[in-house]
Amino acid sequence: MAQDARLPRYHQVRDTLSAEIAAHKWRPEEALPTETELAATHGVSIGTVRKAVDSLVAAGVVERFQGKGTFVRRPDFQSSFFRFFRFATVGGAVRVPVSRILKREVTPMTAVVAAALKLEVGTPAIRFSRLRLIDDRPLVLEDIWLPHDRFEALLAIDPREFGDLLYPLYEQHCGVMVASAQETLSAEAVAAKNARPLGLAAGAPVIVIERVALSADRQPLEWRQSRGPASEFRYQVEIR
Amino acid sequence: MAQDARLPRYHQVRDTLSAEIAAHKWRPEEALPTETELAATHGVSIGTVRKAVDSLVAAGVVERFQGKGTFVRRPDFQSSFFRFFRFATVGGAVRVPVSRILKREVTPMTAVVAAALKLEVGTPAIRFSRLRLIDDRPLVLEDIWLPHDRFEALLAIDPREFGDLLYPLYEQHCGVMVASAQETLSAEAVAAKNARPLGLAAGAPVIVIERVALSADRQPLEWRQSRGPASEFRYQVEIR
DNA sequence: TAGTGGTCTAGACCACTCC
DNA sequence: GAGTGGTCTAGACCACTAA
Repeated sequence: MAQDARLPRYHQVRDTLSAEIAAHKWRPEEALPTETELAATHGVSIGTVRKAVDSLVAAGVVERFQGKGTFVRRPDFQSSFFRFFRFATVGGAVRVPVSRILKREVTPMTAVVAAALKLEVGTPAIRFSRLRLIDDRPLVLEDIWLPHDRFEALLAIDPREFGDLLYPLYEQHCGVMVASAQETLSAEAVAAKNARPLGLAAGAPVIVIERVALSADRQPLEWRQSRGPASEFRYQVEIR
Repeated sequence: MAQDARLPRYHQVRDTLSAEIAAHKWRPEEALPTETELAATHGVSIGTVRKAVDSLVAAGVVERFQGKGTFVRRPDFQSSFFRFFRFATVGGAVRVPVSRILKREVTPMTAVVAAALKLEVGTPAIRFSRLRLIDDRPLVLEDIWLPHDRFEALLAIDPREFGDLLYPLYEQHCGVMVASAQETLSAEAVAAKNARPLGLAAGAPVIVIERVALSADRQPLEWRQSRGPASEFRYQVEIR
């Protein structure tokens, strides 16, 4: 954890905490030590700890509650999924789409993937092709790339036992926690090979979502590209 | 300037400064008093003044420069453009596109628009059709709806004199300031009537952005729907 | 060199939560 | 009542700007 002593101390404290959270020193929804304790362990004053924690709060990594403590936030990717696609959810019931792994392979990273994950082109990767369905209706086709070294444990598991969500799997088997994600949205006329699993005619408009999932200390963990029929898609944002 | 003594003192200081800036106590790009002076005049410590000024910086009202001072920001419509215009060209270049008003009319609001603006269906509206271009290449086709009463002043201006940005115009002529916006993103195969101004073949995939612009007190001000060729656009978001 | 904001200290008291 | 974060003090020294 090479710390640059030229950085302000609140910055160093923030980076240290950030790395510790990424390394699961505290589980999500677990309280951090009190500010007084953090001040003591880091050898700074309370004011400096507060400034460090302020920036973690701003980054959405932790939450503070007066009288209770400071807690590691559990990012809710389930809800992010639902933000992206509108389904015929009966009675507002929240349902996780069923996931089906179509393919798993170990393959060298392409230039695009390697750049996004900040690794060398050709670094070994685990690659999944995954289809997500609601009521047996195909909704999203996903192309998922993971650095082989960090996610090797996934190769020991039968993909049919993966379940419907990947991030809990990363956490349990690879000790890797996704804290945030950057997404880039675009659209295209769907190519024939992607049209088939989605049950679309070639050339139909699809939304393309490229996601880089990040750890709490902003290391890129996963690259994925998702495609879904434009007619099913809604995405809401507030700009301030 | 009714101050609520129950509010934190840094909050009161911020509100006071904010009101003084709004009342032009200091002109844009003029320096505020030093933090030491502000602490003395407000009867608080420097740390409290800093916290107040921090929030003004976060709100974009003032800028701080180490060794120089704290300065009132000149509202920069260029930057507001980039705040609200989330599209980037594929190359990543960011330039304000040229705007061309294709049509202006006064017409009753449709149900969709009225609902978004929280007004009655049929309320008189000013409606613009606008094309935005970069390098004479059509980039976005916009359908813009405004409540007639609040924006009547715009009818007195020749649309050819509108310039490339609308929000500064709202501010100058209608005293209305856009503070935030909610956007809903989707995609579709473009209809023939929208394809022509964009120079696209009918059925080509386009991104559709529906925006409701809000005032600082969250009153809906403007409804607009923008369409642009999917191939030209990237929309970036961070999920936390 | 004088003056500014940037960082930091080592506490204090208050508001709130939980027992 | 004990323990937490929220606010606030009254300074200090550092890094930077401008004359």
